[in-house]
Amino acid sequence: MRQDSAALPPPVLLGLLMARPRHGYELCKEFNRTLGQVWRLGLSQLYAQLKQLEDAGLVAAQEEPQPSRPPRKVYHLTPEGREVFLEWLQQPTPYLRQMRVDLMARLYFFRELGLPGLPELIARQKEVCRAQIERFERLAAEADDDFRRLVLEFRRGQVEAALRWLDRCLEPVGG
Amino acid sequence: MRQDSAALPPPVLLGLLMARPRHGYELCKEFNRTLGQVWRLGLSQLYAQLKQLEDAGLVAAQEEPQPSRPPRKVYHLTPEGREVFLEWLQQPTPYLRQMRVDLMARLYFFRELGLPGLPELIARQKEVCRAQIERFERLAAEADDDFRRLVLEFRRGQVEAALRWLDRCLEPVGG
DNA sequence: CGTGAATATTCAAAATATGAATATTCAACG
DNA sequence: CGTTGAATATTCATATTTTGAATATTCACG
Repeated sequence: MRQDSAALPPPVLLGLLMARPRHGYELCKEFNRTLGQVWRLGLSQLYAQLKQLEDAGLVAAQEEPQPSRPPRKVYHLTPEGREVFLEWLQQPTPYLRQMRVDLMARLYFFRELGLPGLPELIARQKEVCRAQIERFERLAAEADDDFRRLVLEFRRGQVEAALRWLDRCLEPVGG
Repeated sequence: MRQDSAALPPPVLLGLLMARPRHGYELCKEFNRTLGQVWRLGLSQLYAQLKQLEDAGLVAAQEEPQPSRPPRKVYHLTPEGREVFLEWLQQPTPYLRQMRVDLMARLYFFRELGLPGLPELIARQKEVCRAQIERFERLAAEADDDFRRLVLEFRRGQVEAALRWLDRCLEPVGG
């Protein structure tokens, strides 16, 4: 029975490598300390992701031999990895179900890495939300069946809540 | 790259078999027509689920030979299957991320099968939501870090929206 | 008579997730 | 001291899920 956690994470490992090169175990600790509240990633899963990223040429590893320990691989971003990450960071998430994970992760990196462009992303994300709300309303008006309307109303409510949250999250960080 | 759909569905196939026995393809059509808007289930995935349910003894199949076609398997609920389904139906969902799918499905079956007990389920679900909100507020008060607070506020907003929706969804169905 | 859609199911393969296995160091406990 | 358990670090085999292709028949359309 598979855990009901959010699907595979976005280029988050790339983001964690933006600050500096790290090896797998270190990434895991850092991840759990910060983004771990948003979703779970097992240690061996993390290594698997890392391998995929390496195959895709987005990260590269340097073996670091250690006296009397198995050598560890220190991963760093390739230029392409950096590009992919920065590109991902700017994109609003098109679906509600990804917001919990994707949007949170983006927000985290904007703050953590002190990158510019957060207000623009939020503005774009709000636009996406408004479009979704309109769409749900239109579909609800056309809907011939009660259940469909209920589903659409549920979703609209969720997106509206996200929109309100987006409005607040540009306010001064200290509260 | 895996599709970002909601995790594996709850005992929904059991629910579809409550009305009457059906074979796989028929279930798929019925599913897509109704609950298909809530999440996606591929045809071969559905057959896989069916197989699991059969192994678990919750459904049983009867081969129905057809002239000049491959025989089809008509599935029906076993008494245990029926029990499991009815038990599942009464339970509120403990996590926000399951609401989109689980709660919607339950609601659908309550209406579709004309079963009693919906107001009780909704009351219990609201209780769960209120408890979650309190928890988020408590954690946010304790939180030492901004990002954590933002995440918790996002979640609280989502649960509050769900709560408001639950309030409305007992109103007369016709609107 | 060929083409594509609908009916119906199975199977192999790819992608993901889980958990165990391996190996070393260090601190604490009695 | 010896050993037990936690922390460091990574790999691998297996289980589970998902996808897509393969198979086979009928029917409607032009």
